[in-house]
Amino acid sequence: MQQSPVPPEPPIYRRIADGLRQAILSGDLRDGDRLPGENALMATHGIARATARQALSVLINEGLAVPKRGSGVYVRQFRPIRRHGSRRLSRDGWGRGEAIWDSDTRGRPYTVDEVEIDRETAEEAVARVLGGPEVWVRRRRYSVDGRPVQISVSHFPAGLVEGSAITRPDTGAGGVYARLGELGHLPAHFTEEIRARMPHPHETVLLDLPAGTPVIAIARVAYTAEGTAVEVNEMVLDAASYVLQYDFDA
Amino acid sequence: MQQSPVPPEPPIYRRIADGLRQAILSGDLRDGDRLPGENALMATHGIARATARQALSVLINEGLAVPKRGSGVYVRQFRPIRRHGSRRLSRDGWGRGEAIWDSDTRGRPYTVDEVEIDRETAEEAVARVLGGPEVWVRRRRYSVDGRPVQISVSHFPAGLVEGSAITRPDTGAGGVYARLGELGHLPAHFTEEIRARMPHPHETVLLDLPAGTPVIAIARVAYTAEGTAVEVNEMVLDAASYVLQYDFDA
DNA sequence: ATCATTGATTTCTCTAGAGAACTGCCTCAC
DNA sequence: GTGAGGCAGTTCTCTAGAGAAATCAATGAT
Repeated sequence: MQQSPVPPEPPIYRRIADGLRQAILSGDLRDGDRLPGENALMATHGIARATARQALSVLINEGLAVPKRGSGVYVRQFRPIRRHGSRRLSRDGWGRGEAIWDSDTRGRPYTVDEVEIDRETAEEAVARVLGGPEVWVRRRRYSVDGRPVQISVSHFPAGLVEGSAITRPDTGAGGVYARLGELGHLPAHFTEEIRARMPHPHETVLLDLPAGTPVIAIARVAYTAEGTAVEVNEMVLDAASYVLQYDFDA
Repeated sequence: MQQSPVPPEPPIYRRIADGLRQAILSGDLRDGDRLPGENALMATHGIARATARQALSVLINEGLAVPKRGSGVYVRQFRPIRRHGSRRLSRDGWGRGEAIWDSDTRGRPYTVDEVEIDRETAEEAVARVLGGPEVWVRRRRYSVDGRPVQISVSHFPAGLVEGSAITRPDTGAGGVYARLGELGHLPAHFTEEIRARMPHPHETVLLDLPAGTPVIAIARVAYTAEGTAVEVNEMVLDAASYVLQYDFDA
């Protein structure tokens, strides 16, 4: 027999988490504020340490809070960078238009570290697109305000770029696209595939990600006007640091 | 005095999680396979239940595994849908081109439930873009293979669509865009802003998301050829179910 | 055949306690 | 002043145990 549909109370740790989330979303607790720690929750709610931790871990895994060992748990800050897809690469569009989401539009300066260039055998999917497994690979990491925000792994068909500046750390003015143009392979079309997922452990290290932060993975393929694929660029972005924008016509 | 830089061993729970992750990524454990549960880990590693749970929770929060209460913990399945941005809405592009990431290209049929239409006062950001707070709102949920994959909340300027089929559940052939065209406001330009983040609790319920699944949030604004914003559509997608694709020219 | 019940298995929630590791602050010696 | 050292507070890791709640398969009654 069905009992009356009693809404079953959520467990303690969840009720506590809900309360704290409310405080964050309503603005009672703001960016960088410290929230009550394990000891405080144990005392005020009369619960065991493990239960208090469980409540906090909910918020941490939701990306709303960041723990600092030996110090406390703090409200996560969110101040994303805007990355333009089609507009950035296109010959300026029709568009201005107001944005829905907040972001730092003033171009913040970014630095590149960890440049690494190698000749490698590409994995299957990349080899298929580029028409062969022999590639030059450029690995880079971008940081803004001293914080890493993006990893980029760029593949070029080895036969196409052999000997050019693309195989050297300094690509010269205009970057790799200018060099590709000089080689007669100027990119004309782009395809970007976008996914979001939780980071792999090695990405967590490279991007210095706190728990509860997803990453955005972008696979960009550059084609010449003739339709030859000349670059496959796999990027991994700290999702908390980015808003992507694409503009296009009907 | 600095000791020799001993690489400090990771804690037990992390070593166990690393081992299981390895088994998943290497393919020893495949889609839908059951992984060793709490009791198995306790026995084989001689650890307490809480520690075993902690190891499993790492994989769950990484989105690699899904717990089924009363049954076990299973390897997460990933069979995404491909959503085309610019190509889908544009008058067919130049492009074919191989994809980097796997996905179900054959268009799987989707169903729409939970249609809800209301006249409301929009929040600040939406009102700013649409030029006023009075809007008609269409809320929908899309499912594929019986599983919810997307929530969509679409806003139209009230004055523009008042009395049209857009304010009724059935919009007729061609959908809302055809109706907007008849009203003399055919969308010509689109802007999509994309973010990824962990879901809010209410999204977790609506999309039936297991822990460790981020969502992709898309804010799309449709403009007429004259540059008037006629629709703001805020979508929330199960990140495990989608690969987004954008094609554009240099 | 179909439906209800039972029981084993499994994950989920929580208690109580303890030591390790790290942070930030204060004090004291120089 | 400046640096070293110590100390309190905090998160992190782990143990041991217990009952609740859901799943799944097998059994038994109709």
